[in-house]
Amino acid sequence: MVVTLKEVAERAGVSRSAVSRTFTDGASVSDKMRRKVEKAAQELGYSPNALASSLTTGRTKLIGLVSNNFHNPIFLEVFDQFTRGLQDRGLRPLLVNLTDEVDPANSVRMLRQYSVDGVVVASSTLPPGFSKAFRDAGVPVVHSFGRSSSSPQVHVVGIDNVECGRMAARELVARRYSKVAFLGGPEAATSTQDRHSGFMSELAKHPQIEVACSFADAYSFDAGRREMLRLLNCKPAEAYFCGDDVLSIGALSAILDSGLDVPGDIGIIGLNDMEMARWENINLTTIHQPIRQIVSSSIELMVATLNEPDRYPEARIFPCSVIERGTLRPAP
Amino acid sequence: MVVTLKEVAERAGVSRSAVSRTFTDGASVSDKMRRKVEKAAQELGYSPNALASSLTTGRTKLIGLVSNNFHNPIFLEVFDQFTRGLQDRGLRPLLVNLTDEVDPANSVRMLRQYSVDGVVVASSTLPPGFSKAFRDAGVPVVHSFGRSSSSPQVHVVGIDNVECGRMAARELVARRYSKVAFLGGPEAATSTQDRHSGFMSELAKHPQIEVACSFADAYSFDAGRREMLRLLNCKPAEAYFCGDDVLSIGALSAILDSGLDVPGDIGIIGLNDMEMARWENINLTTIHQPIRQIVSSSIELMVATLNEPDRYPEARIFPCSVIERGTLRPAP
DNA sequence: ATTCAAATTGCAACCGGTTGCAAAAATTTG
DNA sequence: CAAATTTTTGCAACCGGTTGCAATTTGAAT
Repeated sequence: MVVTLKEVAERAGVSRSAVSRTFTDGASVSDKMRRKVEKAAQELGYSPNALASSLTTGRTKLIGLVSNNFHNPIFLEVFDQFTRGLQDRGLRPLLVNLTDEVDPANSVRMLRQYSVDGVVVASSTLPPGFSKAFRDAGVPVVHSFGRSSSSPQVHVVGIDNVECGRMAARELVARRYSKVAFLGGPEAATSTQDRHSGFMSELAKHPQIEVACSFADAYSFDAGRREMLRLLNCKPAEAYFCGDDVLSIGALSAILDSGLDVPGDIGIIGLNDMEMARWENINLTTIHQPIRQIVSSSIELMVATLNEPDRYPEARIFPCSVIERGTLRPAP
Repeated sequence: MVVTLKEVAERAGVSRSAVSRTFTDGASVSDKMRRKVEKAAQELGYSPNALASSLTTGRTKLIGLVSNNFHNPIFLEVFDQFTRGLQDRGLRPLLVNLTDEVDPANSVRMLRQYSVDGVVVASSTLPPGFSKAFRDAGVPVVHSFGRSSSSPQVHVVGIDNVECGRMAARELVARRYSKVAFLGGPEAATSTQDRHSGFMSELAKHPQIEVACSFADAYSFDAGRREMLRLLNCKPAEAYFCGDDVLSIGALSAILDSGLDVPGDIGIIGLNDMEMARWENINLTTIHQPIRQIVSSSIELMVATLNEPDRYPEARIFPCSVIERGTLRPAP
């Protein structure tokens, strides 16, 4: 059924090496030979087996695309960008779903079995141990949306979550809220921790402002709604910095259902600027995370690392900015 | 860096075949041998190269997961289900993004290069030519969310879109709407066509009801909103059947922005029952499409077809049902 | 026309595994 | 205990390609 190099060689009346060479660029083949081979290949419908060639070249062009985040719509955009960007460079994403996976060793084994050329970890919640494990296995790694660091252990591309926390805090301060709170995602996620610490550190400069915080158990609508409903039962703050847009939207839904007004009674600022945030029936004020830039930079960094495996680890941090919409009251 | 079978054989003092056999189940190995080999493998951190073995076995355990739908949040759930389901069966999804791709031949070539064992097409908008092209290339194919048919050319798993159209129509009829319309997705998609024809055929039984229809150019929020804004400028219908939830939400946003009330002034019924549809600030009445069942059935069918490549093509159709929420007025 | 360097080609070994076959070892049977 | 079976093991060829090396061809220079 499937045509092999040998058959093409026979039909063209040349050696197998000749056929191989016409299909690997940079190899030495005369024009005459190339034409002969291409004709035969055409007639037979031949296309080289990438996996077989990987045996000798050591390159599969397979990239593990690892994530544990299949419930935040923003990741659909992330996957879209990654798959297209990788395809455009002749690389193939092998999708790995790490939801519920706790042992990096399993993932390492799996990715080794398929001898991926590199691994992109696309997650802000996967413990750093996973990236490290891939690196230790000798596989080039880029952690997208990972924790920014001044001494990164692996390549990291993303945002400065601490700074985002500060930015959100400054925004609330500027609008003269006197009682604010952080509604974070899973407490174990580095992104949550960093956003939290930035938020707190900025507010520490304003001791007259009352601060509270709590955590939803996932970056999801339901978790955000549930947590906000709980908060509304006690004494809610005047404004919340939610650790993620999807949390914000859940919180928003809880507030509106309680008959309160946004931003009249309670203000909300999110983070990510997902597509939905600008939908007119949501209209969320949020901090924009430059997804496309992060993804395309991650891909560039991966490609560079494939060509230079011992490349020194670096962190690439992209700036975020506040997108003002309708869920915070205006500054005076 | 990477440990091979030969090294394990040497360390264990046995032949390469012995090592190979301990790692392929069903092969003949004594307990003593197995222990010796496993010890050596353990010490060296060996795990077999799936790609190399695929050369002789003809099986890569790679499944092409092909889609062109990276803008409808429902597909994030679809990808989640597929990746987990495939992983659980020891299969690996190779993600292929066919956005903007028009020539099936390219995709076929690509999937052949990586010798995937099978292809799952997950899309309701990809032209049937793609599935056919994969089949003609001799690759087992399952088209999930494809067009249901009484004489399927390839395996199809999904819903009966014509029946869904009828169901939506019956729902509107029961609620005594006298002027209704279909707001479909891309006109070229078979899913749009079928939903449309079902809708029209049912309404043909009620000649006193006025019917209109129009099409958005994508299954997306923006397209739905844009089209509904246009419709509001003319003389809108009393109730709309939108070809998809995300379209419905876009339409909803346009209606609310125009100061009209839902369901007071205009009713909406969607299709899919995506997670967001039940969010309290959306609360969309819609037709539930059983995603999980479709995905898991697709995977089962794929696995079965891998074991029996000449399996006769079949269509697996799952029933849908109306989920009543808040965007249609109650029946009298 | 010769000489010499450069470009092209084929041979054969190799990548990391699997597997049919026959030899060797273990087990059962008489 | 020997013979007959069954199980286990290793050899060697093969899967579909790539690549170093030497032989051959081509082309330029003399």
